[in-house]
Amino acid sequence: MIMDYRPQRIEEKWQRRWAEQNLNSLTDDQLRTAERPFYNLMMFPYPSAEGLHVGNMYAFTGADIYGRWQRLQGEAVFEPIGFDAFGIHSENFALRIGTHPMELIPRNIRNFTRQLTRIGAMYDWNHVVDTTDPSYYRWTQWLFLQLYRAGLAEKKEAAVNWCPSCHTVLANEQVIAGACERCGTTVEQRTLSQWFFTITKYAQRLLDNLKWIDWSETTKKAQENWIGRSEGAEIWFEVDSPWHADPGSAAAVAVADARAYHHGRGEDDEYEQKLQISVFTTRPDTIFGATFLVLAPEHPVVDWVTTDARRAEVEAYRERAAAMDLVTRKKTDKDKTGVFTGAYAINPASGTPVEIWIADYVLMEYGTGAIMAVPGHDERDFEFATQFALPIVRVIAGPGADADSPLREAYVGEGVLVNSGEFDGLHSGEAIGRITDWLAGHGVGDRKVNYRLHDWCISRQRYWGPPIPIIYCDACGIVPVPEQDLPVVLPHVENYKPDESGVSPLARDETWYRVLCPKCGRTGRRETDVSDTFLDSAWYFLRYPSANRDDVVFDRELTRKWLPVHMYIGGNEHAVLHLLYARFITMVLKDLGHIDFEEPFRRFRAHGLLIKEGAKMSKSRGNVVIPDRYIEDWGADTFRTYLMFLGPYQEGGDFRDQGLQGPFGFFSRLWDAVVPVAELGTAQPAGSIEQKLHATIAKVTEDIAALRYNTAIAAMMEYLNAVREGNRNVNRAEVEPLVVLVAPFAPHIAEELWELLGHTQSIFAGANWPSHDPAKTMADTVEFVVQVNGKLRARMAMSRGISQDDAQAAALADENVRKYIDGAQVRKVIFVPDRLLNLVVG
RNA sequence: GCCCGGGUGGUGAAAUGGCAAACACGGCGGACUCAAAAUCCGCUGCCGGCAACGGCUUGUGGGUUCGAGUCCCACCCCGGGCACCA
Repeated sequence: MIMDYRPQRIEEKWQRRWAEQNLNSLTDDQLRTAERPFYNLMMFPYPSAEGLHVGNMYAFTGADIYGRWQRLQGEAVFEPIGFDAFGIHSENFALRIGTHPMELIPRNIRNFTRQLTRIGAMYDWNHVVDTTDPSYYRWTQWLFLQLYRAGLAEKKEAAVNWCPSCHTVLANEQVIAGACERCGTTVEQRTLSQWFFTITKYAQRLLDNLKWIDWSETTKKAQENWIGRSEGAEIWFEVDSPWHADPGSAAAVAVADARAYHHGRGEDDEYEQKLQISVFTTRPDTIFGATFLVLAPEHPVVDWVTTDARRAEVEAYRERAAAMDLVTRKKTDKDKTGVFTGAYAINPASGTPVEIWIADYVLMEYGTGAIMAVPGHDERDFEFATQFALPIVRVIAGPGADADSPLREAYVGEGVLVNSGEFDGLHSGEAIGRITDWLAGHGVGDRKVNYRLHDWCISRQRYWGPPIPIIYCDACGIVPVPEQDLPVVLPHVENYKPDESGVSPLARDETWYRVLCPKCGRTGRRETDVSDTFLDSAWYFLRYPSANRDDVVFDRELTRKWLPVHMYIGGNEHAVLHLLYARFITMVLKDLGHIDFEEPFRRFRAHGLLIKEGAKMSKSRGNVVIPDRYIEDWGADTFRTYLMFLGPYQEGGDFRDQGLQGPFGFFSRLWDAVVPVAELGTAQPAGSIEQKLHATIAKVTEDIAALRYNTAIAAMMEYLNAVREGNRNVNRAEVEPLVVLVAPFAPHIAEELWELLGHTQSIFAGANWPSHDPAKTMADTVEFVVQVNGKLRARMAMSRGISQDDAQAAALADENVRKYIDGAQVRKVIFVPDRLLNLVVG
């Protein structure tokens, strides 16, 4: 009588043994001396109070299988885990339940640690990272100082996204369709002084490297779109109306400092000075159709050009736009609004005067904050021109159209230039370059590339984050905290609730922020904002190997050995946030000489999303899958394997409670097949079993490499079914390789069976991934298909490698085939060796 | 609107241009059982037929090919991301 498969008992036993014998961890010494290092990284979780989510577990299991597989192939696998525990999410939760985050987070981390152990992942508990630990965020602050010194951290007055519910500023990346990513509240505009990392300086490099890094295509595409490179031209329109600016006025300073909105400003006589308005366009070929200009309401030049008659209306419009929240402002389906400034500019190509308008559909943050409107060939401009009865001119003739064809809507396609002076007849594609050259030759334009990417605002007016290591001194200005004074420890502030003031709760603790200036020794004041959580997670992978080092941010030698990360697996929800910032920080560290690579992750693979019985999982629907319960009922091996079996890993899938039965039954049958070890014969696999074994090893190996876990599991099931068929005696050599194949998916049962098979070492230390002989993966006889005119008419067993003549003879001898040929002429024969014969008749 | 995915049995899903539906769930029938659960065996895309077998079938419509779920063109639907980005 054999014992039933009892996963809970086995799993407890092996989890204890792994921990006691440190089987999953590397010592610092092993890290230093490993010969075949493999850094297997997964996205570290935010330790929520709700506990480990099934989405976390899906991600971790897929990554763990890959790591365990690498280890069975002889790699020294480093698979660390940590906690991304700072941030608004934790803080808001702490506020809600009334527990201080300094109490709450360690509790959550303990709970997560328990759960992460229970799922059977191969985590290295010797190298754990916790972003809220001063020994970690000390280096986050160090990182800020490196960027500051390199001129990549700037303090800017900026209109920012303000979440009125969280009372904080959000990065553009954290604004989802105009709402706060965390709480869903509509985001407003506010102007605050903030720290920015100038990631835009790296836009082109971040884009260029996408061409060669080995990442999921979907993720690369998302980054490419986010960076949003546009090639076009900058064109200067001269203002043709009286204009004025007090050279000392705020507007004049803003314009002079910001960028080249104007050229050739004269000394004093304002009417003889030249004022030019710069616009960005991707369609310089349409310049003859630019019948008006539109400036963003915030554009500083508006102050200079607006006529007295129009000033009241313009100001009213600007005030309305400034008060409007960003969602409404950026709604594409609302009616176009705008007002005429009373001023005119000259179209530099046609020489025609054009009206200068302001409208909120032009955004200050993109391009130059001003556009040349070409209503004939741009949908938004067309709508605006129609609304305000502005002239619409056709300058591109598409197929079947000519210079006089009426435009009922904007024609945005390619075509031949018309109404464009000397450029008439040119194809629009060619005209882009020719007209840009012409404009450049006349000093009124130039080639220009724009990016949608914005600088990264890292300031947060909140409590739960690393304080930004800056001191403000009345005498010295901005003074970075000296590196030897790090960390700037986050004080325990009792009332950490944010308020309307827009100032961090740290500003309430005067004993904390009142410090002496490190430069001059006089009284200074600490920066009271903390940094964005995304900064914590932008470099954690660099810290893991050096997690136990207090003296350096990362050990140079260890970093060279283990990085870039060999395999990174995670969710695509981080395609443009975390993953872009991590690349940026890595590039900066390379440029500053701290590391010698500029891309942090050799390979990145995005896993898919889990849904539950056809619906998205959500707390409100009450269909969230809690791993603990399932693990308790079925065991971690079954749960892990089911998660991987329910669909292609990189596409996600549908979680159904009933589905767990499949993998559970598989393991039960595997158990029953292997446990009666005394009865196992010693004969080597032969015949169809041998062939099936080799094919299975090949299939499972290929599938794991490609993250096709679902079909790998199916192949193992098929093999076990074949071994069990006919109630025959099972031989050890038939099942021992299967136990190894199963190990990455179901490590506990694999360990137990491996031990029952007489091995004394852990399967992950003692076993080799089975190899296969390609020649043995194929059977001697093949099932051969005979078609007549492409329709299946017979299947016949034939020996491998049969010649076309022999196959054809056999086919023609078949009664059913003969019936369909029916004496007709065989005109053509298609022969696919060992597969198919198609007889074309008639 | 743009950029990614995806659309195949009752369900989750397989399928280098070459046997559509592997593997699994569920269902049905049987064995074991006093009975039930568990387990084991068989059947299970749809239509016709006692059967051999035949016809139909991968969102829709065209096309390429000896042969298309797979390639090409047009379109519809679902999921995700971006979006007055000039």
